[in-house]
Amino acid sequence: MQNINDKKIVTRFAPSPTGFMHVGNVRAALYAWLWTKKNNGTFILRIEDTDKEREVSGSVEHIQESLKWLGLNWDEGPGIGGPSATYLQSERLDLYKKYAQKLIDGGFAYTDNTSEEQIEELRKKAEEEKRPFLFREFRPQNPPPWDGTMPLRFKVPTVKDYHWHDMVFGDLSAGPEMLDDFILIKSDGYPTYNFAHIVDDIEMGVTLVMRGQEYIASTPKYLSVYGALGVNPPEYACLPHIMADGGKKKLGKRDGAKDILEYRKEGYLPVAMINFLAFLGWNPGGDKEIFTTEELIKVFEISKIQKSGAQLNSTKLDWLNKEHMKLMSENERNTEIINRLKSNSISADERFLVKLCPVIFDHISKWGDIDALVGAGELEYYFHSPEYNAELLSWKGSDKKIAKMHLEFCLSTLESADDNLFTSTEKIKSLLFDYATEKGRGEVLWPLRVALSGKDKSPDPFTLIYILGKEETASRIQTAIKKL
RNA sequence: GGCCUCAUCGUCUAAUGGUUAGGACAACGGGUUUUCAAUCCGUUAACCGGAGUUCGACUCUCCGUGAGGUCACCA
Repeated sequence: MQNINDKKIVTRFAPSPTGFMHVGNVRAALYAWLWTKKNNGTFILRIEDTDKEREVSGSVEHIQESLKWLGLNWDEGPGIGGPSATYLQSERLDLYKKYAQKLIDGGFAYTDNTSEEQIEELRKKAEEEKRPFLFREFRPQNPPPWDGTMPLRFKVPTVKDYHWHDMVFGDLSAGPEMLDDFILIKSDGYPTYNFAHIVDDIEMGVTLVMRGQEYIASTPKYLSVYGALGVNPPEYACLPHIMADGGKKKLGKRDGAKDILEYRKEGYLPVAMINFLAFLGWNPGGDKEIFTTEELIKVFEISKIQKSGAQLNSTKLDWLNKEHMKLMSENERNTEIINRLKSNSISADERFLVKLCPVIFDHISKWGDIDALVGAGELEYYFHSPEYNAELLSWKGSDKKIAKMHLEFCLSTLESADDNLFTSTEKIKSLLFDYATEKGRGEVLWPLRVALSGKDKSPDPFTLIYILGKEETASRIQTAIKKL
């Protein structure tokens, strides 16, 4: 698959290290990644750390770990390097200066010696007059040469309407009021995002810029800079925002957006997470919903990205995760479940735990649900004899003597049964099922199940017997009989 | 406020002028399970409103309405 110009596709994910990554950030990375994988392109990870005040230490590592968890490997970037190394903007300051000088030389940039107070005043005035504030209307008459201590501003060359194409939103346009003399280099020497990303995208050969739709409004500014630089702009694909679960507000850190690594902690599968994220605002058009990452790469199309923002739906994520868990081999699943049990300080004979795994699997949609199961004591009776409630033991209040009689029959049947009949639920069932059917399943099976679990809700008695084993089963039934 | 964008079941979406508007999640009901879970079957549920264009509009145009974005020495 190649694009129209037959040139290699280069995309980038360029987060700023201001904290953790949430679902919205990661989806942007995923789409860019899917598109490059599909087209055999290059996926660049670039860290936009030009705002030293908002930077949160550890974020760079956190971002990388998040991407690695999901398998979104980058071809160039931190830890790997590449032809444009380094990939940290704070280490590329000379480059931005070089480009800034180009703009100055071409008459496209000037020193802004206006005081912040003055700007503030002008801005207020514009607001009072209900018209947009445009710095270009107040350009200083004789700006001093730029010495790096004052901000450097872009000088909009031609004020006009802009029309451009976006791979998601289609044809877009903006009026001249969106064009203004914005700051290229701040007074602290760092470039603004508006400038740095353009320089880097040019230098790194980026052919497609994917980013949130909040950048649509400032695209004319960028186009104008590309024009001044005499460089063709890349293609654009803006992504709609993801809305918070249950609301219509843009997902953001302040409205409870979760760190993507939280999902790892809760035991979601990376492949399910990818599947879920991919379908949040995109779908390939068929009825198929469960996709492996490889399959997604094959069918991914930018043109099918939705234009409106999708709401996060964690219930659907749970469903999807379960579907992907079902796709795992039983061995893999058991290993995960047993590890999770162990991390909850549950230890028992390995063979016993393996028997227990399928039952646990039925009740969870992610590994972390096991924590809750353990915490609520739902698994207690597998490991310790339960307390018996004599009322519970008799079927819906029927005669305790009858319950006792049935239990005694079950006990003697099981005790006299051959050991190898305890190797499957089906075999155990064959021992007792006919009797239960004859006498009334409820009357027989209810007290039996309660005798084994002590609860009114549990798996069926045959499964319980299989898990507990012959000896423990007999011992529990005996105890229950004494209670009656 | 200026500018820009978006709009199908509760949610995620399919439909590219002609369908009984389809699927999935959720919800609800039922079968199977002694019970829970799982599973199977089924039900409820949507084209934001109004004008046009057209033989025919969810699909095209315009006007409303609603929602979102953006107007920083943040990205």
